[in-house]
Amino acid sequence: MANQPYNPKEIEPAIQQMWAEQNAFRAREEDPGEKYYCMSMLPYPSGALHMGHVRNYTIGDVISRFHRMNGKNVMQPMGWDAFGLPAENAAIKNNTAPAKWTYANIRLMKSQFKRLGFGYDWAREVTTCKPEYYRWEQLMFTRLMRQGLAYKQNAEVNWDPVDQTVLANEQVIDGRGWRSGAEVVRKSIPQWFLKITDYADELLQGLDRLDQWPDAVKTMQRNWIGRSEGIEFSMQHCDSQGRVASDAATVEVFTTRPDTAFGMTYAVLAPEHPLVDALTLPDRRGEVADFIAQVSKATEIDRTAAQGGADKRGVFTGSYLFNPFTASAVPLYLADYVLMGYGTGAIMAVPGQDQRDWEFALSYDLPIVRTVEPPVDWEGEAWTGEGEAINSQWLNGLPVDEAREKAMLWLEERDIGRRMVNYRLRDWGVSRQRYWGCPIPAIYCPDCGVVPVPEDQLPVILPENVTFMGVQSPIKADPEWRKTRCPDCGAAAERETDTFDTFMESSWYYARYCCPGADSQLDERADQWLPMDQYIGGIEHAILHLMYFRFYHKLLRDAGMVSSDEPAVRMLCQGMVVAETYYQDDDNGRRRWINPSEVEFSRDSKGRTIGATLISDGSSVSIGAVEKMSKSKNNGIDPDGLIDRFGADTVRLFSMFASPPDQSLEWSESGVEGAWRFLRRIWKQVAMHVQDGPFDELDAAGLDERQKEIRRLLHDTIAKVSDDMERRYTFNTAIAAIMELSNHLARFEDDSPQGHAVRHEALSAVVRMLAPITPHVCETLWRLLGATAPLYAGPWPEVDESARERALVTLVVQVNGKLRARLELPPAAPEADALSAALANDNVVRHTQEKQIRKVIHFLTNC
RNA sequence: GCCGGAGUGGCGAAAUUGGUAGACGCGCUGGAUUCAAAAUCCAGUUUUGGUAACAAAGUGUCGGUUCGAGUCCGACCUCCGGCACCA
Repeated sequence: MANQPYNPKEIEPAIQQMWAEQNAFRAREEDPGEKYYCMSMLPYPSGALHMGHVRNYTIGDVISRFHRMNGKNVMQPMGWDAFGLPAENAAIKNNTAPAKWTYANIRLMKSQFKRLGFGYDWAREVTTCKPEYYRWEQLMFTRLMRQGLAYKQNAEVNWDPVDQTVLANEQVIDGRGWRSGAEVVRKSIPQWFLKITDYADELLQGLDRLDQWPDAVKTMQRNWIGRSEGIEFSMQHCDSQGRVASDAATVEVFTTRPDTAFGMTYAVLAPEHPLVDALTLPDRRGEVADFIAQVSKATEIDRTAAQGGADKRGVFTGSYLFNPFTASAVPLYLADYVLMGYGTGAIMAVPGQDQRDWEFALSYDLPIVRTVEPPVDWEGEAWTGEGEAINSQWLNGLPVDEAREKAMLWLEERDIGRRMVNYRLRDWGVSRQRYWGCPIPAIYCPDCGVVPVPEDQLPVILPENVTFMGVQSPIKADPEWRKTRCPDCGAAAERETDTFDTFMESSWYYARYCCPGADSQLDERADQWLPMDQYIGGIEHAILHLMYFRFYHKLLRDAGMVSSDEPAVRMLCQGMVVAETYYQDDDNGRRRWINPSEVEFSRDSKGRTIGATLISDGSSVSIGAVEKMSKSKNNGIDPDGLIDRFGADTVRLFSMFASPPDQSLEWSESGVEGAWRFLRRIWKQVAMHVQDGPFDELDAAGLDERQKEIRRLLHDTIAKVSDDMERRYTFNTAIAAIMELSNHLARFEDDSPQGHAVRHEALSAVVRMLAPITPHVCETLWRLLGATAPLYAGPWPEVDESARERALVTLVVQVNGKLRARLELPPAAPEADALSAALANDNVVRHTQEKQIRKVIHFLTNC
């Protein structure tokens, strides 16, 4: 093999077969070594792998392989997030069943994973659409129902009146159904929720302890949870003169700024507020009803899109509320900018201190009173910053903090206010009115109401062999499927035909990986592996999935199934894979996007791109922006085609080399070729070295200077690469350091026995350091270097600290911060010697003459 | 609007704790090899001046702290991402 050229097509399948035969990536609970659980987010089986997958899973595989080589008991599992809408769409389009389409995709993608050489423990594979998986999710849900952590409530959905189905937000285009083109209406239907808000505080505080999670993710989650401390207080219905009747209705309002209450000039109810009817005067009913109709027609998106503008809309109810601070009446409005879902759905409006109230007050000609003194040069509208209280009687002169506290105490003493923490976070709606999902295990009995499906009747199985009639869910369309008996009274009853949000399945699969075949949701093996040491996935999941799975982990903990508080110790969010876009505009002004593989470039003598042409006919091509690889921009690259041309190792190497994992990776055809060249050079270096025959034992003490220099570089490199792989995750700089070492080795033309021994030590380390990234070629070269055991289990090269000692170090001399000289000195040289050597340097003399040396500063840098 | 992150050669990037800016790769230029090309190898490649040694400038803009700033501080510009009437 040593005299053959590098041929990945031959070696990659052979090495993959060797791993399979040796069960190389099987994780066993009883294996020695500290456990290391490394996991990448499971894919949705949408068809074929794209470059984003390749990048994501290469990162996970590199980290897993690094730790395995370092003696850890590594578990790296893989599975399929197999339920979801695309399967239904494909089924309708191709007239097939979603299950069939899904399983075919899984087969294809699994073969691609194997081709890429990912070291998964397939014995732990999870497929979320199989009853053996989702049955446990159903069981857990029935328990949560009994505990009140799962409940049913009306909520709004996008309803397509033609297709008679619910649409996801992304299926609503310009207010119309994506298939039917019908105008989508908002409809309130009963849906299941999980009480994630019960865990809001714990989810928020837990973030402080996740010190190995990206700050961006933690910040997004904090904002999403949106904790705010304030006070809820009662305002009584009164007449326009402030007279309160003995049986007056009471409106609760929530505010974080009770200190501004003296500036309240009106109050607002959300249009959906339950007291709207009671508090609307008869002569205002018509206008109020019109307003509510107008608001309810608008979708959620329309309603929120209005923000920032002055088009906040509302209507006067004719009623007044009593402001306890000023002891006077304020008019009560309905307005679209107050949301029923937050706080109490009612607010006190202070236009002087709140921009939204300011805009509304202007539109409806309501008075504005400032209660915090704005800065002298303030030219804006509502002032929301710090300042002294004004126009506020007994609060005047106090800063915001003190005024707020005093106002709260005042409300509490009078027993009209209660301190309150509100969250932006809402309970998690888990109902989907779709077919291809896990059936929600509930039964509706005319007498007993909602009843959880008893444990001995689980799982509720989703039929897989179905045909679609239009877009409606086959289990909703089937009059028989839903028929059942009430588990409590035995009467005829109906099943829930809604299915779970697919985020339910992805919220606990990481724990199920630990317990393949368990006859319960989890067993004692879960705690042996959890929490995960490393989780890897896209930043697009920063909020939803990464919040839900933290929540679900706490549910599992509180059900006694795991003992940790958080599912993942360290989180890595990889960046997007992007590529330049290319297009041609035709005569009708239509833009045709051209794949990068069809384009070639001309460059000027400095290497700047000056033009692009189509390879096929030489016509001129325009260069567009660098964007995420997508079908619509036709800038995607097919991983399979690349593996055919270069092999999996080159694809893996380039995706790790082009940028650090958390940044976006810009695709570059010539960059891939560079990676390919590097692997061929390494192959050649090892092959030529091996052809020189056996080598002498290394005598580290007896080496000449040049040999010592190579060994120093080698052990510096091992130290750097180890750190880059374990702590920093900067695989790009790890690869750069290995390339640098390889470049030096190429210039190290020492044929002596000790030169040969030094080269052998270095090449053996190079092959091992690259092994996590390009495992196939490294296994092969490792064997070529004389090893008999495979490389996947290590050993990782060790740093010989004594080899890193230097006879001379470079002393950098700066004069007034500018580099003026480099001196070679022994590291132990006394300071005085170093100073006099520096002062004797011609260049230093030139820049210090006619000047007085005022200060000498010593500083250390690495190397 | 609010909250994050980023801006460094022709390009992707590196510089880990305030201490040699541009490692490594791509591209480009020149050369070797070749009948020729591909492949490979060698040298050069921030800008300006200089054969060179070297000098000056240089990390989005303007200012500051420091012996010394890509890195810290202040103001601003641009781009990317998230949230978007949350009281």
